[in-house]
Amino acid sequence: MENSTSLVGWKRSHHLNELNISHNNQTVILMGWVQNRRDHGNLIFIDLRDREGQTQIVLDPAYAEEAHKLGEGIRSEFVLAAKGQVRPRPEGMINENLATGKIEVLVKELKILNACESLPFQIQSQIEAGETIRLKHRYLDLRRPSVKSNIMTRIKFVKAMRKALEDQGFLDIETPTLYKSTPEGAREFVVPSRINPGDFYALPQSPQLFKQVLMVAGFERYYQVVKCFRDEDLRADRQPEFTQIDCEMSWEEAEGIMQAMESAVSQATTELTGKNINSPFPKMTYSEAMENYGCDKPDTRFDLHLINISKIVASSDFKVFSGAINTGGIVNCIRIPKGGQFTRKDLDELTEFVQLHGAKGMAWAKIQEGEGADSWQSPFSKFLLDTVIDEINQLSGAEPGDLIVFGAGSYKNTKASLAALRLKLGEKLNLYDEHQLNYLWITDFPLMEKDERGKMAALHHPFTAPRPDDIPLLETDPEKALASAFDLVLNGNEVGGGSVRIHDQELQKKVFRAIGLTEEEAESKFGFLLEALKFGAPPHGGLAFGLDRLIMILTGEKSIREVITFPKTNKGTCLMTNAPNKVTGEELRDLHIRVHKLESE
RNA sequence: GGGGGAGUAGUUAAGUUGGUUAUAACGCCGGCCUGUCACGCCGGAGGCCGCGGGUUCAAGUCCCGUCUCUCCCGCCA
Repeated sequence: MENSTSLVGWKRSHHLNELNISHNNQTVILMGWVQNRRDHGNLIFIDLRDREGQTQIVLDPAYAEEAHKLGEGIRSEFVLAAKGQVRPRPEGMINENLATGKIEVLVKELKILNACESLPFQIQSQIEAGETIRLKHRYLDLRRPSVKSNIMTRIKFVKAMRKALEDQGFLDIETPTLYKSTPEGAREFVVPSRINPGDFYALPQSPQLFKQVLMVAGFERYYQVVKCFRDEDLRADRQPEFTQIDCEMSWEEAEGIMQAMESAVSQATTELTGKNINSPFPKMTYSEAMENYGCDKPDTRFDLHLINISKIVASSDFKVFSGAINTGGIVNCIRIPKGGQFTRKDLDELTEFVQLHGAKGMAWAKIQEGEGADSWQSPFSKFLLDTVIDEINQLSGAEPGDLIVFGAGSYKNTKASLAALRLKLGEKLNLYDEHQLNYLWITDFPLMEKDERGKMAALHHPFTAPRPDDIPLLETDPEKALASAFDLVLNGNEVGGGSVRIHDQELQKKVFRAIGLTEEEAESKFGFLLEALKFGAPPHGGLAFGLDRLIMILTGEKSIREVITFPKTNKGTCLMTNAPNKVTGEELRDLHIRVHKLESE
């Protein structure tokens, strides 16, 4: 038998998850990788794996001598084609863990289509190699069933989303990737223009303005599964290029947009997980979320609310509290049921943790039987009146055995640190079901906020419409104006952001003015939008889903790198291709670019 | 830009107070084995202890620097 590595006339008949007892006696041709080889001296068993599954093939020298001879040289991840006959496994030899475990294929003819060197790591779900080596050999990593299944989940979800959106009349329309630089918000990736010396394109942070223009163009409903780019530092849930399912629709107010989006994402989630999810999704206003959870993306799978006690302790003798309030800050606390058992070490750890998130410290009180100061075992109970302590106990619902922790300071730091603490406690105390999926809408965001330099900036983006009632505030008290904006939150992660857009040119100009853009700046950055709005722009709005994060949560992964085929490292490099890299002087000359010599060179 | 963790065989890890030839599992190589399925049994090879410097009679271990991976803060309209 000639053992060519090409297929010459061989055609695969089945995937490796397909065969069962009903195929008994059929002659089949299988192709795949060697997951495992068990050589019994005479009989050789090979687990052959393809993208769908695994099937055991048997090499028996008594049946096919040549195939068996070839089998002796076969190693892990060799690529094989096997022609043979399906037969039931002998009594007691059934593998219940395998879809094809009731049968095996007795090989008549075998082809080694390719060999494989000894592997840098084993192709098994349960063996976790380091990330460096995994990313360097991502093609091997992707062979591992666990990683492959994440990618398959992603494909399935996107397919379901496309169907749900197209059923609602959304059209898949492409927008440019070479876009215009509009420095505002996230740092952009820029691309030099060879034909226009000194000019640059930017890669889009989102196709926001193009999709709005598509509404002006009359497409009415648009969607796109689209790459977006932000040149910011990476995180477990942030990559410099990421994918959005980007949607925009005309003739709808906030409610209609949310309904359409919720319907799509709940359908897709249900189809993917087979679980009944909590649609209609609950809604919570931004201010409620901040008040009770300290952040705009609360994980509602567990309680542990933040409790505002600013008023109660404003005039107390405890300087940490009264001082915070006198300087315009707040005092919040969290009641931790059964938290009284925390040791000094636990409390120190929690204190250190809140300090990482901007808090100055963490006050605490263990609750015991009694009233007033007697009910608290706490380093600072002596500074508080009995009535104050009773009031805090009552407001928080604290019972003996509980712990109350306190944060005091600026609004921002206190909320942020207690929000982080809340999440940590939720995890530490096992307060929620990991597999639960809690979608939640956050609504009524502020339209704009002051940044650290006191400059007004759009919270969402500057094309977000204010709530109609709040338009007059733009000129008097813009910080108070609320936006027709809404975020979709899943288990404490922002997985979508949307809004009604401004379709009125004058209103758009007003908003640009309110965030401090001069007419000239507005014109040079967004002139084309203002222009388009003059020509019959319909009311419209939309939302973009963060696909990577959604899939991360739906697969239960801790990092979006696990659901992206070729992710970048924390330094934005690709370990497989070694991007980014230097370009030649000639290329730079063509692009009219000179690179400063770095000191290290 | 800042803080934490990690880097030892192909891989994952152990390595005590600084002290003989740096361990183990899996993988790899060779041999045996007709019913295994993470097969089994016997044998073997495999090390720039990330890199550079320092302290010391002696460094995987201590100190300084540096690189890479990772988590977080800042940043992410």
